[in-house]
Amino acid sequence: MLDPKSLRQDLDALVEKLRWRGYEFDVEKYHELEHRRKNLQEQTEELQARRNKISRDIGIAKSRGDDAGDLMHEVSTLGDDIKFRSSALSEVQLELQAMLGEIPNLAHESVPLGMNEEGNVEVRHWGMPRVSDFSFRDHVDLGESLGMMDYGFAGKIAGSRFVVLKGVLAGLHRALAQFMLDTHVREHGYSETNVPLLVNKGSLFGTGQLPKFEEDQFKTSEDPPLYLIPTAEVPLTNAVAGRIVEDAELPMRLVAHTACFRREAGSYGRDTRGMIRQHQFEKVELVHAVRPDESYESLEIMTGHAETILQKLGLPYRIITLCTGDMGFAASKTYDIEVWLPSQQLYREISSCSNTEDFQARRMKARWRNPETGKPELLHTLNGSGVAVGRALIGVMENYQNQDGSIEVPEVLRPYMHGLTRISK
RNA sequence: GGAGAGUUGGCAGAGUGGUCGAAUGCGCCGGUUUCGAAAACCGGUGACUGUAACAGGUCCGAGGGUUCGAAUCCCUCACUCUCCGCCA
Repeated sequence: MLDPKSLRQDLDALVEKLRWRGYEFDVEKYHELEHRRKNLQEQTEELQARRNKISRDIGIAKSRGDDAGDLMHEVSTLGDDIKFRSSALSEVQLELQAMLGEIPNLAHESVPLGMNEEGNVEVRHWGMPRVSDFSFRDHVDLGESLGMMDYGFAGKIAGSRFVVLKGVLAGLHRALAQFMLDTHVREHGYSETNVPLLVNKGSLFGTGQLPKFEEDQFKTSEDPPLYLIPTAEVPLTNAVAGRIVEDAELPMRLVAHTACFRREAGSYGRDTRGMIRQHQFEKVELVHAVRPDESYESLEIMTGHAETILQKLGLPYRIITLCTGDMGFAASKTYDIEVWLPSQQLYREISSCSNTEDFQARRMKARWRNPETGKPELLHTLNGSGVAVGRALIGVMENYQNQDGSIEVPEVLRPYMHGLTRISK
């Protein structure tokens, strides 16, 4: 959520910035609501002030034993008026809130302008795409011929966009998650956190998935109204919701390995083959809650933590800065990390690290006590994948494949696989 | 699922209709003291909104109601805890 004050100041500049985010702000509607809000608020507060004063006088008169009949008569006429105006006021305020809740975050000044993914800019890359004299097979081909990846099984019990992993390939998947979690906890100083996979509306509003992206979520039931998490960003970031965090607790760095659930409502034709885009996938998620002046430094650090995983796995990747038009709703700045997939001869997203500045913090009322002022101020939150487990599995399978369809186990994963060095039939 | 207790400021915890936005303690900030620190003592210290600054308004889990006036009374809901039942 944007600062309501920023709308009252330089609205034109704001509208222009939002346009670069692909969002058209309804200026007319806003002005109309804001005008009504102001009037109603002034009127309501003035009436309340009168009521409060007279009521206090009544109390004083009564405690002295004086007759308060006149005062009581005077104030009795105010009640209905106050009730009427204040309910009108809260209606307008709700409308304004709803409007505000649907506005995406503003981009940081360092973010390239662009309307779609073509505006994204590569920052750096690591590792050399492998060359070989045989043609690379994709993960589906490899997995199925090993007899360890079963889409028929998954389709039968659940439907499309699911997969069943079997045998040591399932073990490799588990090893990847373990390895990532261990690295972040032991080497990067994160607090391991095990969280609910079902969350309430408030949590999804806090991180920005609701109300705008309801159709992307799996809602489980009406009573209680719970949603499957689309990412552990939701439960982890909400750790600071409604809190005033002491300075000493910052920076807060949390990591969780969870399943994630997405409807993929708007992506019917895309990535239908294999486990690139699934309704359920696993991810190791990183979340930072930091002092506002440290958030951009934190974004670099977090991205570095995700990169470390790929470097240790020996997977070539590149990092791009998303342009204004390609960023997610809550982000001020996002780096995507893309892993090299030899079968497709291109880089595919495996991690996305974002600084949301105070956008989520304002939605969830997450503050810290600034020791310089002694006052509570909104803190900054960041989230990033460190990294997507399923896509890392694809990366390993494709990059470590041999001509005979077997797969080398990356060095760092062997301790998690009882020393296994190669996956073959 | 059944029975009971609770939800108040950063934290703990008083407050059961009228100068209560709220005692007290802890914490925090400032001062005295000290070579310095601790202890002790003194003073300050909720949030949001609003204003040039005052003023004003809102907030005692959430939402309704009663009343001239609600943290306090009534209703609904949410959450937490204890006991019983069931259960991985």
